Amino acid sequence: MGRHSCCVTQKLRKGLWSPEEDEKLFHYITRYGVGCWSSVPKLAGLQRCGKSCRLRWINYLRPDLKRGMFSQQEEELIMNLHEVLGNRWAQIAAQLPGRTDNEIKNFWNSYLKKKLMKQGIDPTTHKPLSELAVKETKNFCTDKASALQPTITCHEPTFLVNETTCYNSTAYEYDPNLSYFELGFDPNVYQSTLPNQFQPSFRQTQLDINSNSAFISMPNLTSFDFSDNSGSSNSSNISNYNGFQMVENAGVSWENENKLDVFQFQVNGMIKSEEEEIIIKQQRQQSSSSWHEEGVVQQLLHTQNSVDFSSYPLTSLSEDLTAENLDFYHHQI
DNA sequence: AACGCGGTCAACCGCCATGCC
DNA sequence: TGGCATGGCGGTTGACCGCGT
Repeated sequence: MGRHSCCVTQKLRKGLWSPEEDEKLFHYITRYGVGCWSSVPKLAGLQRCGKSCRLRWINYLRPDLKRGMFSQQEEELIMNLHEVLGNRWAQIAAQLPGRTDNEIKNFWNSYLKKKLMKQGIDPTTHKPLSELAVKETKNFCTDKASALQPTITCHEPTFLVNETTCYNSTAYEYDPNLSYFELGFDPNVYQSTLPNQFQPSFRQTQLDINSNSAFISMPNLTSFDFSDNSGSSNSSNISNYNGFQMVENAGVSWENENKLDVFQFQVNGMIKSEEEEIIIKQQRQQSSSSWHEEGVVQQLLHTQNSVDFSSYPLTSLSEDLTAENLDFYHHQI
């Protein structure tokens, strides 16, 4: 097997993706889904090969990516899985929702591998290294390198999703006229640390892909349909508090790549049945310590500010997150 | 301030597997 | 059944960045 024909084709762009290209790809995939990757660039108006588009979507654009630092649990899981599976990154990634094989591979090579070597463990066999090897390893791994927890930069898609139509059935729709650049966002550091004048306006919505949650400023809508045409997914509503809405733990499973399935969907104040509520409360009590870490509630983007719920008492989040409380939190910022 | 070095990560390369004709 | 197109995967590369000198 030689190269793919798409790679041989002349005049195709290579290298880093521009925000405009991201917009085009995101727009196309969310609207039409993934059929044949080789036809995607042509239909989406991109001067890229299909393979490049696929990679860009999988590793960067798809909305269910977790991003950010790996948690201790994830780190341990990767270690354990690697011991069993070796460098089968795709299989390892399958056990870590929201993480890509590329991301895990990079994390392994840049951090975990060195950490194991420093501990005198052969990263390939996960067996103790010989004394000589340990000595060599210690010489190889400087204190600086091995003690380093990798700093992971969150590169976010450099465009915004139009809230009125995103998550619309099989696809999102987005407004290509809105971009972080136009809004004053540095796409590399766009998080809520930006000055107020550079925060998005009220009507703009951010897909919070740092977590499995989406917080959506949307004063006019009262419900949200997450279902796709396959009929296999759930449909849910969004709660509405004082002019903004939030979806909690709304994640998107892309197992079939072009299907938009919502998993573990919960909505504050709109839990459908008492039974569900009990189950959810039990789950929260069991995992309250990792609640935030799992990305369930990380960020609320509203008006011109964001709320970090990491300081909010998590176990009582469901009960206490009333409109009044949210109002209170907004007044705090 | 300029330079070099090392680390990180997005993207590419090349191979393999699979499905279709 | 063989050839081709395509998707998937792991290894590798190179641009970029931060830090130290």
